[in-house]
Amino acid sequence: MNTGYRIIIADDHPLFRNALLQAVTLAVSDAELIEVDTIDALMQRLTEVDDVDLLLLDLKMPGASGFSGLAQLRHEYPELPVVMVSASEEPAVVQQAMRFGALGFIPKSAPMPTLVSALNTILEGDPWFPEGVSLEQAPEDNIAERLASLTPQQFKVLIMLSEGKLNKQIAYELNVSEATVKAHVTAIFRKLDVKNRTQAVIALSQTGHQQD
DNA sequence: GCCGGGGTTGATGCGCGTTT
DNA sequence: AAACGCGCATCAACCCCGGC
Repeated sequence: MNTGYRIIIADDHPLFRNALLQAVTLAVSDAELIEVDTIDALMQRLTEVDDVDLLLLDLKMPGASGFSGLAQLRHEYPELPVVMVSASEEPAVVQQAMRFGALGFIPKSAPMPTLVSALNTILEGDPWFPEGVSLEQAPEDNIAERLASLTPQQFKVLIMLSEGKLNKQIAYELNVSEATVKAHVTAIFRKLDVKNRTQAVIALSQTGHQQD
């Protein structure tokens, strides 16, 4: 049994937040638990508290589609241990979480004992991912594979493309020049094997990363 | 023809792992 | 430890195209 951790649970679904809460309570005694239900609230909390030992982050949250939340977090808080929680168990999704630097990946379908042991493993500092998923994945040559090859920054850009934003707007939001955004966009095209932003957005939408 | 948006290319600097 | 290579992010200069 671990003790004395500060843990943030970020999930927009109250029922599942409770389930996670329960699992954490079983795995950790004397933990300080913080619950948030939006990305904005999460970001706000992160500016208020430090020394967060673990963040349980839902893959699909209001204010972030797909991995944009994780990408943003890794960018702003590289040291923060993040565990993805998701309804999806697709290997490509899990691998993407790995690529984005998640410490673990917990499927929502996992039974409570699994949840607890996963949490314990992660709190010990070891990664925990579902069975049968490894970094040396079987090459599947599908869109999900190609999406998984994007860097976090490129993924953020792609998310914003899917929101219909102009290069100029993306540049402003990422605090970089428009030229940089264009370079990212071109790199995304190359990795996704598409010719323009429209096709890139279509490719993204075909793998369940579409907007809420 | 000018302007604005999209897209391409080459250069630069950085971090990181590998080689020597 | 130094050199090296690699991927990434960043950027400017440039081209293409369509609307006004």
